[in-house]
Amino acid sequence: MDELDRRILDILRRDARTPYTEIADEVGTSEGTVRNRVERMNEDGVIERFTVTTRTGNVKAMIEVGVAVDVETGEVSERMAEWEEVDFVWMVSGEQDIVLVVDAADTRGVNELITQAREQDEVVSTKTRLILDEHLG
Amino acid sequence: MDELDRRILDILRRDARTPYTEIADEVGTSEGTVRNRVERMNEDGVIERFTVTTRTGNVKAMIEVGVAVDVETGEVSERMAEWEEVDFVWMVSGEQDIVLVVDAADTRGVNELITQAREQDEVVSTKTRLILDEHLG
DNA sequence: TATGAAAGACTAACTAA
DNA sequence: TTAGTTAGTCTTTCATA
Repeated sequence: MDELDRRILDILRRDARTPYTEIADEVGTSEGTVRNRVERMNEDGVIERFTVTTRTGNVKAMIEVGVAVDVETGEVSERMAEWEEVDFVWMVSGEQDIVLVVDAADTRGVNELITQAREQDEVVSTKTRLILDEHLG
Repeated sequence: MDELDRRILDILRRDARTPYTEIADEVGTSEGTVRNRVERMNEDGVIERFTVTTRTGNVKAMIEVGVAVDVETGEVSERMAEWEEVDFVWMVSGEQDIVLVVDAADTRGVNELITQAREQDEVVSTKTRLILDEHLG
């Protein structure tokens, strides 16, 4: 992981379909070098996977969830990650313990997820924020 | 968005570099159809972007940023989205106005981002939470 | 790093619903 | 008129030197 790797990664993060030849031009090296480095990062697990991000639903929100003190958050959050319309589940430090990032079809969908969260035995509080707009880094 | 689109998306989510010909075989259609549909989903914004997920940084965090009342959050957040190590910038409802989701090499990296945020003229407060663990939905 | 073969993607003309 | 197919061409990737 040197500066060159990082620059290649930055380009791939913005568009993972950028041809090796174009990346090579941009960072000032050869196509082969770029290819070898991407392959190596892939094998080493630096690159987890090539994927697409989708915007299926239209209402995004963060649902912050507090759980009882005697509860294992890992188990609860794994369960929540399986719910439809949930993009990420994060275990976080701070007032709340778990944050769900959700992408629902409408506000009713968000509301159903909040309800679903509150119905869990382990959950003692929720706090929701709508995501009004998003910029990708 | 029909069943075929969804099946194509599922394959791309798992590996965005799967050739169109291979996707076509798997879903039982022609290469051209797959390509047309991916292009259409791309234009329609169903597919936001082709990207890589990395395991480089190991310290993820949410930096919640409050800005002055007379400030246009869109402009500030667009600027922040360009910063290194910033994955998403969300404009949100609630106490704070902007949330940065960051993926830094270490806690020092997170701290530098917090400092950078606080140095902006428009920023009046920040509040940071470390993301301790993550599950993908 | 340079080159050529192989694989994949793109163009455009065509067909069917 | 729109979605799908296919053949030919161009681009990218990959192995070899």
